[in-house]
Order: sequence, then structure tokens, then C-alpha cells
Amino acid sequence: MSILKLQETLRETVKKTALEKFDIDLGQVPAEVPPKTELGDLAFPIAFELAKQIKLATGEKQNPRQIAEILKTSLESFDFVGKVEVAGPGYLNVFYNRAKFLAENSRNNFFKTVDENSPKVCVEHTSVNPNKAAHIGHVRNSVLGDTFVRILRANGKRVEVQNYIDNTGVQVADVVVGFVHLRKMDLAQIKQLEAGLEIPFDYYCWDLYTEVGKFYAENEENKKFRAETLHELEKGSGEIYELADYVATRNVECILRTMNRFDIRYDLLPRESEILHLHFWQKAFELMKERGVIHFENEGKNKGCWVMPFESHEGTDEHDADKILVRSNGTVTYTGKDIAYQMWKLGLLGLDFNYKLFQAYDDGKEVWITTAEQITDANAPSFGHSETVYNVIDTRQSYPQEVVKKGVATIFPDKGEAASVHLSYEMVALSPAAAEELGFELSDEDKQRTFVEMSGRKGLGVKADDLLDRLESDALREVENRHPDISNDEKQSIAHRIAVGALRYFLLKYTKNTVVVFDFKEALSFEGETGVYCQNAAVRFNSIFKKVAERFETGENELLEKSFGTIESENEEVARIFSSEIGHDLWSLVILASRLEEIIQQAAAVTEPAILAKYNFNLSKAMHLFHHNHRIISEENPVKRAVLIVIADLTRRALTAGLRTMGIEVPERM
RNA sequence: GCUCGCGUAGCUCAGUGGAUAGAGCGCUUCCCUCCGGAGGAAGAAGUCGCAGGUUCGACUCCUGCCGCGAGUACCA
Repeated sequence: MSILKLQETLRETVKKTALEKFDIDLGQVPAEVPPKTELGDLAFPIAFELAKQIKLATGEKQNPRQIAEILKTSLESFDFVGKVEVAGPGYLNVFYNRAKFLAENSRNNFFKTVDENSPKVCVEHTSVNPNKAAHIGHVRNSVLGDTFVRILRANGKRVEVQNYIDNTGVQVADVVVGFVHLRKMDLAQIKQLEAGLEIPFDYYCWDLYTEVGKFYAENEENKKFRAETLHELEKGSGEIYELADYVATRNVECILRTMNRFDIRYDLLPRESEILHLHFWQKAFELMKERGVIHFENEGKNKGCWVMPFESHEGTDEHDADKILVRSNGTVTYTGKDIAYQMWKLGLLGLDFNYKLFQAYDDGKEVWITTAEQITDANAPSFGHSETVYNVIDTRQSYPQEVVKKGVATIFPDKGEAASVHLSYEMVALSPAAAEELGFELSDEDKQRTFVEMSGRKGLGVKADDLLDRLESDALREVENRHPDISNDEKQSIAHRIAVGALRYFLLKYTKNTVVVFDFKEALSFEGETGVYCQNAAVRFNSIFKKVAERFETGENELLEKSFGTIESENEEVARIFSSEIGHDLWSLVILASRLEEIIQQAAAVTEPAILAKYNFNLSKAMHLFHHNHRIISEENPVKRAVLIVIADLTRRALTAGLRTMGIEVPERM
């Protein structure tokens, strides 16, 4: 019986007993993990509540401890329960039958398998404007989204990953202005430039975008080029459109390559141009008008616009609460397009994109992109039609996300607001020291602040590839010190895994609504609470198995099978070991490793990957301690040795699975 | 103004209404005869922003206040 099943059974027993003995329906029975293994494996602080309810129902005053004693008897009859203690003023502490639990759960592989027939869930993340290289703030979005995808899959969900491409927006227009008006280039010249470029194309655009920012700042007049360009982009054809399409697509390729370095991949790239040209917006617009969700403003400051009223954001001025979806010049706002896109994701729009293959990753996995061309690729999978949609977008966009959610829910009340989830998170900012390290002159005001916001327009930010390069070279230096004899390829592969692990862990250890103040020293650290620390615990355990198998002249699998057999047949001796003085120590590791499934479920339910990061760190810490306190190779008692082997195996598999769910791989050695 | 988030050790952060509030960094001291050193042990360090309230029990829930951040665009 798995830990989740066990917990559920115990809760039900408590509920049933309360009903039978006291005639009280407890509803959801709260349970908690006691602060120490010595206090048990699961605690029910329920006797206090029961005493209160009994008094309320009958007027009879009962001692919580006495109530706990009655519950204790019913829980003890269950064979997975070793013992139950009533502690303090009325805690009910349940101790599992350790030997039995280990024998039954030692082969646990923790995750549910994905059911291909289950309803699909969509996660949209990354969605970097395709006009420059991705920076560390974008990576927080992608890592958060990708990890959440992995968590959902570990929970057995079928997930589709979308990366929205805003290829006709202001930011792409700006970099096009740079190419056309500052560099005076046409498409052919851009291609020629690229051929001789020593930096990646997205790096070039990063700098050019910054120049355009200055160009606008010099003279407000210069912004007319932006408006002209935007107009060309909306038209969907012509020389400027072709040029912009090329630039945006090249940037998408660069960003996908960057994200692939972090093991982040996508199924579909839906583009804004198709939302427009395939008339998604018009369709959504009609639906909203039909349902009376939006109205045309004849007067006031929003005169000439189509707006959606938004009652929960009361403003002081008359119509402050309304959100404009169609501007007075007839163009659609981003939020308007986003409503159409959201409706499509949920299979509610009644229109579909056309698809073509964008690229395949090394292992053959395909990424598709939307197109307005009337082509039907028979190989294109079915996209959209999701039961639930998670949008990974930073917290500053909470307001437009609310508008999207409410808008869709008003048009489709059956679907409701629950189908649209804004997975919001705080930004990554720079510490003033980090900004200065990047060569930026800070204003006196900025120097006083605890952090400085990154700005693509100003070119202020840590590029994702730069940081990963730096982490890889730091890691490589360490690997070279430790393993001078291995091949360069192997060194680099280890360094890469360490670097990715370090950065992903760094971005995931903070809870979503904490601003990550980027600091080079912390981000580049390989010590303390880091991905490296966790990887190291797993590597050490793997090396134990190699050494032990070698010592006993057997294979790892044979060693494990034999140990599983011993655990299953030597129940009494295993029980004796668990009640010896090292018993709590060993057991705490078993129970911690077994909790992975619970953690995965919890992380999905509250959309918080940081829970998993903390878990992996705590498990790693317990493993380092085990490593320090127990020696398998020199253990002479064969049953105890088998217990140590099975525990070491269970924990390394839990850690490896937990880390993989964070997108962190365990290297062969380090 | 209004809406949302935050305030916990010197610093950066965890913390389902439950037991003695925890980590990492930094600081002090110690441990390489090993399956360990990208480690491990021990220590110092707290008005959980302030004031009320609810509760058998509050860092956690409610109210007010103070401080910080974000949003409140015909930007996204």
C-alpha cells in the first residue's frame, strides 16, 4: 500500500470512528506530519475539534485525551499501523509498521503514468517577444512553466506546451525600425550581415533594440517609424512584413535553441499574425457582442472604443474600471487578441489554425508552428481543445489576465473561470551590484533601491546564454580538477548538467511570488542549497552501488533483487533493526523518500514548484547524513546490509525522479 | 485613491490553525586511515512590522495602522 493510499485509509478510519462512536461528521479530516520521526509518521490533531463538537451537540464535556484513546483503538486494528500514541493534550500519533511498509514500498517508482485518453491540459510559457535574446527573467518563466509541465505529467496528466509568438507587436516593430531606419538594411542585406556575424543573431538584435530605444528618446518624432511599421505588420504582406517575419523567426529559432540548452521544449508555437489573419479576433468579437459582454462607448474618455466593464476594479473616475479591447482607431489590443487565443485553447472558438512543422529536436521530437497558408499537413497533431489552461505570466499582468479569464467565463459560463489559470510569479530583478557588474551606470535613486528592474529596452539584463556559459565554464574547471583523466566530451557533458542544475534550482527554490534579486555570487554558487548539492547526493549514492556490487562481485540489479528478497523474507529481523537505536534514523529516510508522490501532488494542486525544490534539498541533506553515518560495504549483518541497500536505492530513485521533475539530470560522476 | 502581493535570524528565504519557528549564506570551533570534502558535526544569532480580535491553540484566520513593491494605458 502506497503512502497516499495509507493516509487516505487512516483518514477514513478516523472519520468513520467519529461517526460511529460520537455521532459526529468531521467532513475533511485534517492530518499532519509530526515535526520529528520519533513522534510518529502521521498525526491527527482531531480530538480537540471532536471535544468541541461533542459539547456543541450534547452539552457533554469530554476530555480530548479520552477521545483520542478511542480513536487510537480503531486505528491500531489496521495492519499497516505499528502503533498509535496519544501525546500531549490529545494528539493522535500514528506509527506505521516499518518492516511491512518497507517490504511493500521498496520498489515504488513514485509517478503515475500519463493516460493518453485523459483530458488534455495546456500550459503556455516562455512567450518571449521575438526581437532579442532571452534574459534571466524570461528563463524564470520558462523554467517555472517547464517544471510545472513535468509536475503535471508526473501526476498522470496529458499536457500540451505552447509558446506564444507575438510576431506583430511593438517590440518586433522596434527592432525592424532599427534594421530599416538606423541600419538602412533590406532583407537581403540582413541575411548578408548575418553570414558574417560573430555574435548570435539574437545578441545583435539585443543591442540594436537598445539603440532604437535611444533613437526614440532623442526625438519623440522618431516614434512615427514605429507606428508606420506596426501598420505594415498588421497588413500581413509586403516588403516590411517579409523582413519582420524573417527577423522574428530567426529570433524564435535562437530563443528555442537557448531554451533547449535548459531542456525546455514546446509542442506548438501559436503566432499572433494568425490570430489576426485567420480572423480569430473577429469571431471572438462577434461572440462577445452577441453575449453583450462588451459595448461600444459613445462618450467619455473611452469614446469610440469597445470596452469590457470590469466591476471588481472600481476606479475613482467614471470608467476607470473598463478594459479597452478595440481602440478608437479600430485596432485590437493585446488583451483582445488574448481572449480569442484563450477561447481557442479551450476549444471554444470554433476556428482552428493551419499548422506546419517548425523544427525537430535532436531526438526527433517535433515543434509545430501556426500558419495562415491554406495547407493541411496530415502529420500535424491535434492542438488546443484543452480542459484547463495554465498561463505562465508574471504578476504584473494579473489585471489583463483577469480580464481574459472573466471574458471567456462570461461568454461560456459552462466552462467557467476555473478553466483559466493564471500561473503568476514575480519578476527577476538585478541587485544594484549586479547591474554595475554588467557595466551599467546607476542613478543615485537606483543605487538606494534593493533591486533594479531589468529592461530589454535599455539593454539592462543578464542574457540566459551568457549566464549558462559562465556556469558551464566554472563547472568545467571544477570537473577538470577532480577528473583530469576523463575525455573532454564527458567533462563537458558533466559541466553542462551541473550548470543547468545550478540555474534551474536557483530559479525554482524561491516561491513564485518572491522577487528574485539576481546576484552573481548566489547564482554561480555550487555550495549550500543548490542543484549541485542535490546532484552530488545522487551521484554519491550511485557510486555506493558501483562499489558495493564490485566488493560482493555481483551486478547492481542482482544485489538489489537479493536485498529486496531479504527484506521480504526477514520481516522480524528488519523490524528489530528499525526498533534499534539507529531505527528512527533509517526510517526517517524511508518515509521521506516515499513522500515524493505526495509532494508532486501538492505541487500540482497549489501550482508551486518551489515545494519540490525544497523537498529535493531536504532529501539530499538526509542522504548526505546517511552516507556519513552508515557504511554498507563494511556491514556484516546481511539483513541490516540489505536494509541499508534498499533504503539507499529507494532514496536515490526518489531524488533522481524528483530532480528530473525539476528538469535536473544526475551526472555519472562529478 | 482603489486592487493585489510582501514584511520571519546580520543577509537571502522556507514555514497545511497544532508540539521546542526552520534552511542556506556569513561568523566561531571541529572532522580526510573513508562507500564522503561541490561534504559532515557543533555553536552564537528571533519583539515572526505594530495594535487589537477569533480560537483549547495564531507566524498562519479577521480588523485597523505603519513600511515596501506592483498594477490600476486606446503598452504588453
